[in-house]
Amino acid sequence: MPELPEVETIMNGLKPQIEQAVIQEVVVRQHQLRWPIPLTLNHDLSKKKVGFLSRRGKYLLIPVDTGTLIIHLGMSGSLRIVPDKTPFNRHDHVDIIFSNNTLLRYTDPRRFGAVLWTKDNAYQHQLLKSLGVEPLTHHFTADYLQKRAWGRRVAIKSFIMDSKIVVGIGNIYAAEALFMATIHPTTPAGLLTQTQYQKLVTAIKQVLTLAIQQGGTTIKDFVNSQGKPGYFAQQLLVYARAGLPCRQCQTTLLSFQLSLRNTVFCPKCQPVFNNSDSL
DNA sequence: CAGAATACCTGCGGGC
DNA sequence: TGCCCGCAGGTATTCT
Repeated sequence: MPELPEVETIMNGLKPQIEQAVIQEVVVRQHQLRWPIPLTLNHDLSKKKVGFLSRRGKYLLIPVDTGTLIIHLGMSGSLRIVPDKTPFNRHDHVDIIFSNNTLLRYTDPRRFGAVLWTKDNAYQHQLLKSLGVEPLTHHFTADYLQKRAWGRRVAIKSFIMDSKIVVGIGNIYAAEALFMATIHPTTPAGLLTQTQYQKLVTAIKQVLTLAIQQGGTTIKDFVNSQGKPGYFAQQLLVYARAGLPCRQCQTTLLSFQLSLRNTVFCPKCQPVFNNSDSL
């Protein structure tokens, strides 16, 4: 799915289109996503003016004065502005129609995403309240990661993909950041040195920032709010490159399953960290 | 408690 | 050509 840079890209594209716009009607054709879409959505949102969009992790928040629409794109979701009265296809589950004739369409073939409504502070919502720090803020530091990792044997790749620790990092950017920081993906989180955590934090901030600048990563089907792909895929160092030469040292990149996720790394640039007696 | 497995759903590519 | 299998960018929940 869209990871943090992709959600950020979509949000930035939507801002000028729907902020301050008034919702006329919400049409839901398929309620069964990861959680059911509330039946009251049209009633809750009709005639309401959209405020300032924000993002928390991979959740997009669309506020109106009586509550907030919370959208997650799962693995295959997209959110696009399409011409008014565009015919809908099989996986076009939700249309939000604005009084200025803007049509915002939510599409999600795999239906792993979510469209939820809360009248309360969205940040206190069950799905958001336990989320970890935002990686692009000053709260995300080597010191923070190292403290949270103390005594833990979980693989560092799984650790940085854990949204209770830090949000927004999925399989693509986890692999990229670990390569940039020259850290082997299975290194127990509690064993990384302060220096390694410093390199990792720097790499994560760098790769996410770069990906946002490139409009996100399109491997297969990611498109922004205007239906255009992102360009970061061209700069991927390891993700989707198993069997190809490392861009740094030409060694053949390897892949293996880690917690059921495909994991690519360079065996030379990311050597196994061998100090398992310390835990 | 930590860590691993499982569940949700559809589309696609590869192998036969 | 068509069928079956495995895999895909996520994450809450269930299990051991």
